[in-house]
Amino acid sequence: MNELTAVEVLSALSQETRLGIVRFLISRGEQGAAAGEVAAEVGAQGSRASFHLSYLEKAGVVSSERVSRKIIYRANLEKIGGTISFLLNDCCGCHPQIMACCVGGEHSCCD
Amino acid sequence: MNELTAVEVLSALSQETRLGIVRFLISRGEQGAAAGEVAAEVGAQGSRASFHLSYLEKAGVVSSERVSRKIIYRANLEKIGGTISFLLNDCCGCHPQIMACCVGGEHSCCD
DNA sequence: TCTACATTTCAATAAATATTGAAATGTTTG
DNA sequence: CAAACATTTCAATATTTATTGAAATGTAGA
Repeated sequence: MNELTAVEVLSALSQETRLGIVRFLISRGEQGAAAGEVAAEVGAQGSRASFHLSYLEKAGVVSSERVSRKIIYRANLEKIGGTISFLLNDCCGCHPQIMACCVGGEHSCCD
Repeated sequence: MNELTAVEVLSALSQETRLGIVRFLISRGEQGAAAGEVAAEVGAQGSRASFHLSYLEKAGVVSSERVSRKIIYRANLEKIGGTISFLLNDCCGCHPQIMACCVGGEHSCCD
């Protein structure tokens, strides 16, 4: 993961509707969700959801697979994890105060 | 940290020049850096750096303090850490594959 | 107070992003 | 093949973001 890729992913996540889509798809796990389901979940029109799903896919945050009439979208956990890793490591230099957020910090879920 | 705040921070980080500024300021620590130094570091004109520094400050990612003629900027580690924590916890539901990025994963710096 | 320094603000413009509804595309089933 | 279904693409438009150079603001020192 380089800085440019990270910027692309962060840009994809930095929009309310898209972050909502990603949260939903993560919750769905391997099963994923069809474009229409995603649209309904985030309360968006089909074309709008499609636009945001394309944006996310272009950034590698989600992947898609046609299954008969539907197109199933899934979150790309590796890409998302890789980006968080980039933020923690390359970008923030493993700064203790920032690392604290993931291990043993007030907001941690690692313990 | 709520979703809207997270989106604001992610948006601030999702731009090459701004991410460069944040990396530089994190490396500077408590000492921080003057606006002019920041501009020189990222190879930007004064007004351009000023624009991006304002954007970052509005999102709470950096703070500023006037010291005589200079204005010293510092990274707000709590905000950055809080946002990463949000991604790991609230957003990604502590998903093991994503958590792996920070503890014991291939890209980890926690070990 | 005049001048140099440090930074921001402003105006103009370009480019990217977001939204809507309609039309087009691809898929399945009767 | 025709009709229904699922999604995308397109056109039009609004908004936000990014960049540049010039002018304005604030601060310190001769």
